[in-house]
Amino acid sequence: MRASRVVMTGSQTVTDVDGERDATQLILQDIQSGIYAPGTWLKQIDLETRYGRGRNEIRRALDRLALKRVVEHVPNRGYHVYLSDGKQWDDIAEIRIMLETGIAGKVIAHATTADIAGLRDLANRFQGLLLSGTVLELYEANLAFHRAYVDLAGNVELHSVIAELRQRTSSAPVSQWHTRSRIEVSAAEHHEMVNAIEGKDEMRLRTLIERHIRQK
Amino acid sequence: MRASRVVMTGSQTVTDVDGERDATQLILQDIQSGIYAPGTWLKQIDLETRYGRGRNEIRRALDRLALKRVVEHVPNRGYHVYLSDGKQWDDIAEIRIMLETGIAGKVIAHATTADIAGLRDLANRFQGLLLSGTVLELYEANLAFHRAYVDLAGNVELHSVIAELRQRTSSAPVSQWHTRSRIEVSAAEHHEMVNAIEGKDEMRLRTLIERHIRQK
DNA sequence: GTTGACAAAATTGGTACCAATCCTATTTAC
DNA sequence: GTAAATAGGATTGGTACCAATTTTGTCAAC
Repeated sequence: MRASRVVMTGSQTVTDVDGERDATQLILQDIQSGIYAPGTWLKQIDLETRYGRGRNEIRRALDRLALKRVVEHVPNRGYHVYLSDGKQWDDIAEIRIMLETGIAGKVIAHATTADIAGLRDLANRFQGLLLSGTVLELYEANLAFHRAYVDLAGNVELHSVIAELRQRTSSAPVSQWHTRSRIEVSAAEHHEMVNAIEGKDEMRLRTLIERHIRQK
Repeated sequence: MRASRVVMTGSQTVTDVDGERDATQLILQDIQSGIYAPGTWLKQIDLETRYGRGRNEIRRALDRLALKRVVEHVPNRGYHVYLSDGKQWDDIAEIRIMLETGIAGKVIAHATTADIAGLRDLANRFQGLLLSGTVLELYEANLAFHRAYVDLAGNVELHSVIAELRQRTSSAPVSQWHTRSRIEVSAAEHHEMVNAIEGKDEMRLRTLIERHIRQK
């Protein structure tokens, strides 16, 4: 019998006290790590043995990922990793720009000195991983920075919306930063964003965010 | 044996040729119709008999709705309709404003005369249902208008994002328009929005959308 | 009269099994 | 030699069953 269980509904993480993670998260992580390339068929038996879970949990996980558009479901054929085209990436980037620039004013108004210090820490952490960290660690650090930024708007729903959008581009971690120089630019942009918040320069912050997400 | 089956993955509608709808949609519709009030426990056996579906499909539907935050899942207790508080409604409205005002420029740039005529038709349809239609019909007509507007931005991802946001406020159809005068104002605002698009007045369109969504 | 404990019923959630469907390899006909 | 047909194997997806947990109803004690 389990002592207790922490279950957060919605699109958030589902974990329990043993440190075991939900099969959905495990499969998602493996897809985002590039272990399952886009187009690969995800056979239920393989997943069953790989993650040591029952058939039922695997089925539920695949159904959830299909809902999140991470995998695609073909009746009587199975589930395969979604092949994201260029337009999808652009569309999602555009939505993220609308949302993250949209809250710029609120963030600047609400941000305390402690909040700004927290953001700077996360920006430094990303920069620190630039040399030693793996791609996945960098991805997580970048995610943490953006999450902290979005949190400053005080909109709890926005959090899950953006998290979901990020998950739709499954191969994001692999394709996003293929060159070291691009990662260095990202790290620098993080610091510039913090500076803009500190200086209460909303227009500059908006410009920075748009360039940062669009990455060009 | 079935002749053919139309399956659209993701958060969109799942229907087949017989007109039978997915259990997820049926339950969602009943929640939005107010048949299942917020806080009500959704017992699997009841749903099983009501919709004439197997236990498995009901479980999958409830899991999906829990992921969409329409219902909440409590382990070993079951699923109950989510109680949306005031802040959640405000947060979602804010996100919708950011997105629907964010695409205003693109919509004005891309809209042809045919597109504008289509929008006006939908605005008229909403107005026509004002006297004779049920609350659910009005809800659907309003949805159709906003969907058509969003489509003009040419962002296919945005479509599903907004659809998902709308579903999160489960009791929306009931609580949104309790007074007839409010519905009349909404109908008038639809026409004003079309006029703003036709006149290529972006700032006016943005102001209208914000007021229309916030409803105050 | 109220509170607590205990038993019974109901509900959830997981596991196992089996049918329907699809892919693959071998065989056969041309 | 090539292409179609067929048999075999593998995979998905639904159904039924059963154990674990919770709630409800009853009874006794204070």
